[in-house]
Amino acid sequence: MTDKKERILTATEKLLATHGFHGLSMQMVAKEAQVATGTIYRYFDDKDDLLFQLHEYILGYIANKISQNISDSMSLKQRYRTMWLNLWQMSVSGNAPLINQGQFQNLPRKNAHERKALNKHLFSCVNQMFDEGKACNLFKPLDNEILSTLSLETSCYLARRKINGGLEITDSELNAAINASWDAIIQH
Amino acid sequence: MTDKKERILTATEKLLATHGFHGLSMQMVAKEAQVATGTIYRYFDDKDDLLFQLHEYILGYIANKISQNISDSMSLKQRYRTMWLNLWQMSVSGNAPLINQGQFQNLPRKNAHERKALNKHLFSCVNQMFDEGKACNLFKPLDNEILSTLSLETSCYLARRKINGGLEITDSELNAAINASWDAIIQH
Amino acid sequence: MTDKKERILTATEKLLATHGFHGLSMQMVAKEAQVATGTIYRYFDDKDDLLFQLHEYILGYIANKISQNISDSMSLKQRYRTMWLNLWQMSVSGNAPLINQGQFQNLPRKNAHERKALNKHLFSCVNQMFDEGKACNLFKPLDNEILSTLSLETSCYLARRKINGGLEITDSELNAAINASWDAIIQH
Amino acid sequence: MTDKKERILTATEKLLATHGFHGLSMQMVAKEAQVATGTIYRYFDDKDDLLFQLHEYILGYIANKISQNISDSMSLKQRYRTMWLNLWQMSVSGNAPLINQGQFQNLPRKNAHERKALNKHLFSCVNQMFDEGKACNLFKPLDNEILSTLSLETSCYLARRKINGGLEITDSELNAAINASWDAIIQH
DNA sequence: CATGAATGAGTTTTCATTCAT
DNA sequence: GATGAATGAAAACTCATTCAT
Repeated sequence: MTDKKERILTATEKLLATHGFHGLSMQMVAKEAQVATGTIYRYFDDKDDLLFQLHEYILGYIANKISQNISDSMSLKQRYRTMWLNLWQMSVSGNAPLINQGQFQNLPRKNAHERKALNKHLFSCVNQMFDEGKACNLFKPLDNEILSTLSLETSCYLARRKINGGLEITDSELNAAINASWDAIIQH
Repeated sequence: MTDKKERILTATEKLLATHGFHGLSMQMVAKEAQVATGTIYRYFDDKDDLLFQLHEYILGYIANKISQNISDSMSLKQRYRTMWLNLWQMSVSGNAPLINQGQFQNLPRKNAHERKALNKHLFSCVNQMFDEGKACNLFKPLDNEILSTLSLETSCYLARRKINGGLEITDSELNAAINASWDAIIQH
Repeated sequence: MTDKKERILTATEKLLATHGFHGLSMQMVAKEAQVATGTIYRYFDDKDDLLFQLHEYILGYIANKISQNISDSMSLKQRYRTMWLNLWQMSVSGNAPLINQGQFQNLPRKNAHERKALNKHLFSCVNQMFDEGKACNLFKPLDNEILSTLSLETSCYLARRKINGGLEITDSELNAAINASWDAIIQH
Repeated sequence: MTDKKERILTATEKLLATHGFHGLSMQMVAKEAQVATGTIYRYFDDKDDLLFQLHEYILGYIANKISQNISDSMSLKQRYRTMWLNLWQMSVSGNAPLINQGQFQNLPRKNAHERKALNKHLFSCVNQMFDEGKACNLFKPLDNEILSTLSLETSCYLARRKINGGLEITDSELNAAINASWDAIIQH
């Protein structure tokens, strides 16, 4: 990806996180990215396309982050814990500001079918974990999306609360939260 | 609250749900609310103020909805289940379209302290449930905000997935999801 | 004149002085005058009429002020000096804010002919002074308007400079200024 | 200064002269200047800024006009007369319509200090004349601002009366007025 | 390729005036 | 007479997009 294109995407994400959709102008993006306004239109058809491509860009970033330090030799619980913390770190550190903002889902997207296929591909390590867990009767026999929402994603939601200023959380509470979310999906 | 003010808030909410933030103009609001554009400015300082007050208005609506059909005589599990479904119904039916959308992140906000106080007051029935559950050692000894994020709120997150088009969910799956989220917060 | 009408005129003058034409709204006038907006329209046809009547109101006020402590028995120089200081006091004290603002001449007016007749009537003591001075060859044989502009009115212009912040002036300088302006109209 | 910026300033001045502050809209300015409305906002923050910058622009114009055909070799009286008539011509011809109108009173201003410095620089030829006159005891020993108000500026005030419709003045009367204003500042 | 000034349709906001109470 | 909520036309201002350089 060109340097400029990447700068534009990064700038857009940053501005979206700080100013929200309401209040994102192409001139602001250009200024933040240190390019001319016209330059944006070399890489993106229009504003919608910029937002659309940003969505994919972020998705790729998250997929990459979530699977860091994961290997098949790790136990399911270890893998779960690592992914949960990967998400948490990313959310809390502000590296992917849009996830914790819940603004992410407002980006324009492909249709449901395409998205599912994309997710399956990008988040294969996550799906693999859920599939293995269900195969050995450790996990409840539910759709991966449901399992993910009930467990892994609580990581992002907690991070959002922390960042938005309401929640203070200690390391031991964080640990407890990971285990609690694990309890949601395992069989008892 | 004046008739007109309420009509403006309702109109705004409706338009926000159908068109999103991007396509919300004061003219549209005025037309939908059947008032003159200038009238909006009698009740709200500007567009931001309108959105901010809408936020509070909706919060009140949600608080009211969540506690419907709840009584102290019900068991904790029954209360939990009812609240979970109250949230789910509201989210899925589109009656409180904004709750799912994280659209309010960038509105001017009260500070964390004020917000916490407000939440405590509005969602007292929720807090009471968590407090009782912890008192009798049924629930894990965690902060109510954490417990809520891990359990009740999954209702909204699942609803969002459903609405956004990705997720189809049967009644029995829904039941399983409720129980799974309950598992997250009870002691095992 | 009704109490309310007077309050409206006074409020208008004050607001005009502080905010200028640009930035004078009927609602502001109503608020400042502590009447309802609609009330203004009981006493004035429309905004232009309000401004027009204000002009006459102020003119009357000035005419009254300028002739205070003037009697025919005083010498011309004494009368001149007194009028000059009457104008100066009024301008500097902020009692007739519009004169020093130079905004006065922007108020809508009757046509030149009517105005001349009005001025002749209102400022008869001024005209009398100039006429007497010319009759005894003390003053230069010029039109009263010209004489007034060259002499008496410098009082207002100096006051304006003082109020606008640029000019500091001592009592003896003030005296010198009065005498200098007198020099402009007497024969040498 | 850019071509467009100058065109906007000129258009604004013209419209202000013909329609007054009351009837000056940004659309009109754009149309008169033959630019798009948005273009104005490239060069000026908002309407107030446009007016403020116009003020400075006109001040420069006046300073330039006032010193036309002035040379150090001319006698003080000649210089005075020339400047007086320069001002008169400019005021009467409507080339600097705003000078007479006191319309700038309510614009956001520099503070008194800055303004004084600016004036000293712009109107150096005026100040030089007054300084020389005082040095050789021809003029009264008063502050230049006072001298100017009592003498030179009567040119503008008379012009204003003429333009506003009240005053007709012949060439010989004009001459007499110049000499009369000169009398105000010289020692007798 | 990159620029950024220019565009003008579309937005937010104001405000003179009316009118039911 | 007095009120002030309501109006809506007209104003100020924004911003996605284009295009000459």
